Amino acid sequence: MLIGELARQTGCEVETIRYYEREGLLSAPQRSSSGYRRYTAEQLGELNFILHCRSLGMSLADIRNLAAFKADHDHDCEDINLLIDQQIAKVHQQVEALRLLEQQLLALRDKCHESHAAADCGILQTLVEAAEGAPCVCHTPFGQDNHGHSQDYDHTAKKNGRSNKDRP
Amino acid sequence: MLIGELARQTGCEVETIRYYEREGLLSAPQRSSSGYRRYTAEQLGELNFILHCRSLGMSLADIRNLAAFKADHDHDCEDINLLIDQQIAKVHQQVEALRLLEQQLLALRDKCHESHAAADCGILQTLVEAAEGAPCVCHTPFGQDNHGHSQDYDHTAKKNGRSNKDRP
DNA sequence: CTTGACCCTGTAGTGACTACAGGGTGTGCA
DNA sequence: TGCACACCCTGTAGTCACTACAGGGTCAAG
Repeated sequence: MLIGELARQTGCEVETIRYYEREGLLSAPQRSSSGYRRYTAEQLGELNFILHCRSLGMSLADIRNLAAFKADHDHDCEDINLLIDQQIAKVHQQVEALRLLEQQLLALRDKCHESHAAADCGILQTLVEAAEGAPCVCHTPFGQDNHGHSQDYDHTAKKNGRSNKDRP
Repeated sequence: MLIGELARQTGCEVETIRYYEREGLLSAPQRSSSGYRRYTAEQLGELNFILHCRSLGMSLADIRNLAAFKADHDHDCEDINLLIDQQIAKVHQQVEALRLLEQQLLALRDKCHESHAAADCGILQTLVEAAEGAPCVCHTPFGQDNHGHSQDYDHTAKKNGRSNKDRP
């Protein structure tokens, strides 16, 4: 089948499918004489595997590793277990951080019940006073020793800059 | 104070401070004759405001809006409340999605208790069979009608491609 | 004068996509 | 046969919030 049909069957964007191929995640299909990609049922399964793992929040690198483990029948599955364990731990940490964040936001939200001018808004006042060093409801009630700016919300994927990849 | 001192006092990276200035989030400071940035205490407060909001998971765009509301004393705080409400709803959704994901991963993890060769690994078998259309423990026990690939894990910030920004 | 810490601008990269430019292919209809 | 439209292709660039680096300048202490 053509890439559009594969996209329809899997719910995955055409451009994402090409991206996965470029990233070496999905095997390159045969081409027609006009250069169109022609996918087999096996490759449909391949993509479904990838999408399934994506739906479980795994990174592309992890999925690549899993696929390698799958291809190597003699590989001990200890590594697979470890990979899933690490993913579970990561997600668990995210759940905890987000639940804390939710509580913090609700506490902040509670500072303003009615419509005011911005100058009188409890939310804004809290944020401004916190910026000036005052304690705030979004952070104080949880017994933290510091304001915890850098620990409160662990952004999902802290982006690093350049690697040495393809370095001249 | 110089940018390095500001970074030390706030726990924010020098490069991130410059980035916030470039993005128009933080006001540009005065410069010394050598071109070094010189920050005031007021700008320290400005940055703390930004960091505080970041710690609450707000996007830079939202923080920009909040700062604009703050500067406009006559602005009704209804928009501020709405912004915080939207943030609460977003975080809540993320919590729910991640909790579901955690359960899914635990169910999958439960398919393999001992060390096997990869060919016999319950986790891998589950993933492979799911890719072939079979029901799986990570998705089935929650009564979902479909495999839910595109809804299971809502990635934090789905990146869109090009906007028309700076379009010639 | 040298050294090391710090400063600057501009550019490029991270991860997982997503959009677009510019061009080619295939099919159905007038 | 020509046209219109849907689809295909490659290559490039952008999203978001950073993060890293190249190449060069400044400052202070030894």
